[in-house]
This record gives sequence, C-alpha cells and structure tokens, in this order.
Amino acid sequence: MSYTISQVAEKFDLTAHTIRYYDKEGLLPFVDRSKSGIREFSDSDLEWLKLICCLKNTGMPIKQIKQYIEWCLQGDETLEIRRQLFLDHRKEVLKHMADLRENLKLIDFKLKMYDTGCNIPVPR
Amino acid sequence: MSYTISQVAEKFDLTAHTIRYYDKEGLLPFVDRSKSGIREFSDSDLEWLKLICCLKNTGMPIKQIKQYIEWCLQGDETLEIRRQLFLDHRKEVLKHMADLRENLKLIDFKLKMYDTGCNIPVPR
DNA sequence: ATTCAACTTAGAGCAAACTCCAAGCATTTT
DNA sequence: AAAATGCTTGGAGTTTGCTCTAAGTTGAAT
Repeated sequence: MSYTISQVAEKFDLTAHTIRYYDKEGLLPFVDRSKSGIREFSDSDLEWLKLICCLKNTGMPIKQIKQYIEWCLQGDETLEIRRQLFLDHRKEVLKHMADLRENLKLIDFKLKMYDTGCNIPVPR
Repeated sequence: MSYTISQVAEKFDLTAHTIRYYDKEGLLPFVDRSKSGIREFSDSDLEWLKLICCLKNTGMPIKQIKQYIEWCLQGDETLEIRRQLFLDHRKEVLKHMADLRENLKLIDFKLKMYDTGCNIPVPR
C-alpha cells in the first residue's frame, strides 16, 4: 500500500506544495514514483518524513536536514557523524527550551502586573 | 546616563543594524535623540528593549510587537487588549514548549539507536 | 469520448527578518 | 587642521521557507 502526496500532506499537516518543495531540496530522495512519474509514499517514507518534520520543527535548517539525509544514504561510514549531529541538535533544542522558560518568566511577570492592576508597564 | 546604539547592541547581543531596523519598524518610538540626531538609550529604553527581545525570542512577529508598542503609547484604554495579548502569547509559548518536548522524544530515541549500535535507522 | 480531479514540472513571487552599502555628519584623537 | 571613529539615512540586497501559477499529463467516472 502507498500514499499520494495529498494524503501525506493531510497526515502531516503540510501542503502538497511544501512536500514537493522538500523533495526539490533533496529531503525525499527515497520516495518512489509510479511509471507515470507520480510519487508513491510507503510507510517507511512516512517514517522518514516524520523525522524530517521533527528536525524542522525543532529548528534545524532544511540544508542541514538534507546533509543528514545524504549521510544516511552513504551508509555506515557516516554513523558517527550522524550520531554527533543528533547530539549537537539535542543540545540546541535543550538550550532553546531553557531560553523559552527564561523568557516565559518575564511574560508571566507582565501578566501579573496586568492582573493586579499594579500597572506601571515600563514607560518613563 | 545614556547608551549609544553600539553599546546597546553589545548588551543585547544584536547588531546596531538590527536595532536601527527595529526602530524603522516602529518598535522604538520612545528612544530620544541628541540635538545632532544620535539615538540616546535610557535605562528605561533598555527595559523596553528587553521586553521586545523577549517577545521576539518567543516567536512573536515584529508587526505584532509594533502593535503592542502602539497600544502602550495609547494609554490605559488598551490595558485589557494588551493583557489579552500576553495571555494569548503565553499560551502559544507553552504550546511551542510542549511541541519541543514531544519532538525531543524522537531525537532521544534516535540517539539511543545510535548509542546501542542497534541501528536500523529508518530506510528500507 | 469527454469531463473532472489530482498529479507533474519549472519557475516566479512573497513575507519575514535581517544585512549591508553609500554618502554624509559629528566628535574625538593626533 | 586633518584623520579616525562612530553615528545618521534611504534604499538595495540576501536568506529562508514556503506559496503559487501555468501548462501539461494521467486515470477514473459519466
């Protein structure tokens, strides 16, 4: 069984346009085509796409995701460098989350000001 | 005491270019100028900029930050709408953090695969 | 057989957020 | 006084990640 581009788009809350764009950028070299050239996504392809969306949604640029895909296709000789990519990316995600938590404190402080009516926001 | 644009840039890890861009976009209408036209940032201005960076770093678009600044300048009649903006934005930040936590699970799973050598990444 | 929906491509267009440049003042140092 | 540094502006250029259009093909339904 395989999926059309619009079925996949629906599943991942993307547009077919976006998926074609990802393909054009080299993120989906493994997706097969029918004899008339139509993309046929397998379950394995969906797993790949899930990972691609995960990396994208955590802030990895498309070029770096493409690099990762290329390393995957190269086989075991790139295992260590791929592992390092995940380690580095994980660190960045944790940093980003910590930054968000920190910024949230100021947002909560502002909200407390608004809620207590004790509102001398910041202006002179 | 006041600060020059490059002192402020240093303090906030921005470039002077970026700060001028923010000014041009209407984010810094409160910053005074010397008689020769040079920006003179007060401590209060730094507080404003801190909030602007907080909103920007948590994903608020510059246009919306500009809207917020305009509401501030309009005075107390916009208090409730500003409070609502912070409430809505807080909700989005929490959603974003939850998404990151969720995505982190897959990253951690991949790392576990690499670390255990049990590496059948995803390809067919 | 024709119509319709969904697929294909190349390539143009767009919005956001910078980033930089040229040309010109202002202030401080030599 | 001249040079160096740092500020100013308008406006052009860049990058990223889409987003859309036009023209065409395919395959199923009427």
